[in-house]
Amino acid sequence: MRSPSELTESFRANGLKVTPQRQLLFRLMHENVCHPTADALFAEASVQMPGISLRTVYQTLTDLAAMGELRSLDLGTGATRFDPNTDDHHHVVCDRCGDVRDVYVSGADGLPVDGLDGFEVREASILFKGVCPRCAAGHDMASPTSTTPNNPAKEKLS
Amino acid sequence: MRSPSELTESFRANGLKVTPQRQLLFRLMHENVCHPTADALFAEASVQMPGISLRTVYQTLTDLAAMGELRSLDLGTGATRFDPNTDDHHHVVCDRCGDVRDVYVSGADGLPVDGLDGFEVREASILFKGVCPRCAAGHDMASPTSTTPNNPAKEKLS
DNA sequence: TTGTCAATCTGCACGAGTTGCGAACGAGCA
DNA sequence: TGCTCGTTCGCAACTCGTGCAGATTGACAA
Repeated sequence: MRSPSELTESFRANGLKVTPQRQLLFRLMHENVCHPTADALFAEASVQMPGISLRTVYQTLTDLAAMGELRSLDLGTGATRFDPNTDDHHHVVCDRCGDVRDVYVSGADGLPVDGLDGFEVREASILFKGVCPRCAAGHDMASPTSTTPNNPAKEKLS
Repeated sequence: MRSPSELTESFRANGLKVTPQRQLLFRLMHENVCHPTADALFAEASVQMPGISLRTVYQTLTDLAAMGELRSLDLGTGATRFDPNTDDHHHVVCDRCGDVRDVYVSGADGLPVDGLDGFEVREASILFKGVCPRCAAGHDMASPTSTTPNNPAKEKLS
């Protein structure tokens, strides 16, 4: 997503008002790299602006997503997550702590897909699930030498 | 998933009781090919067994998923869907009607994935989103000749 | 600077989906 | 048949997200 000042300009240009609540959320999302939920962002925002409403956080995130400034993600972790990274990328989520990271899969274009018969595909997303290094080190000590079975740069897909 | 009689044996072998409710759900899921939600299955079940509880449907589906007899899917359509097909496959979902179909992607193994650094991947799923042929024909008449822009067998991934 | 007005914020209520709990029921076994 | 413990059922509660209405306030013109 673009910088807070660029977003401010963009909002004004679109006839939207720039409120302190929105500016705070612009900043928080712009600095953010961990795919927060609306609730997590609300908690962060509340520290800097006590009294801000969760409703406002939802509203602003929805607006930003509609403008294409961020992506809303349903990764099956319960709540929708918001990603300021609008590049063409995919995600890996930790089954234990819910941590989410961006991953980049190259060469996926043009793979043969069977069963689409007639479906007009507009979007394809790849979701990896597994255990993050921190959780693997902290809890899964059964196989400490095999937490990364494959070359990270050549991880097996599916 | 396996046949109702095989599931019955399997449940008994695992010390689980085989109730009429479970047998009904075994049958309904075994016949099913359309990834029903718990609520949809509850509706089907209620026809054949009025009085069955939604709670029981959830419980049985959860049990079957835990036993690996079916997969629970969060496709971002609101409710969890249950898939009796436990083959290695992926899904395409219609943005408009929510219809879900199985698709098979070959050659995805071994694609280079960047950014996993240390993540122990246990599962990778590909989700295609788009418009099904029926919705494309019924509502999206703007481009009637382009409902299938690419060769279905060579659909672009991402 | 002041006034106006519509957009925005807030708090609350509500709906969908799902799960926890406890009492009643019933499958399986001796 | 009778016992036992897993299962079912109904309800309450919970989470996530959205609709609504009144209060507030940003943006702009006078």
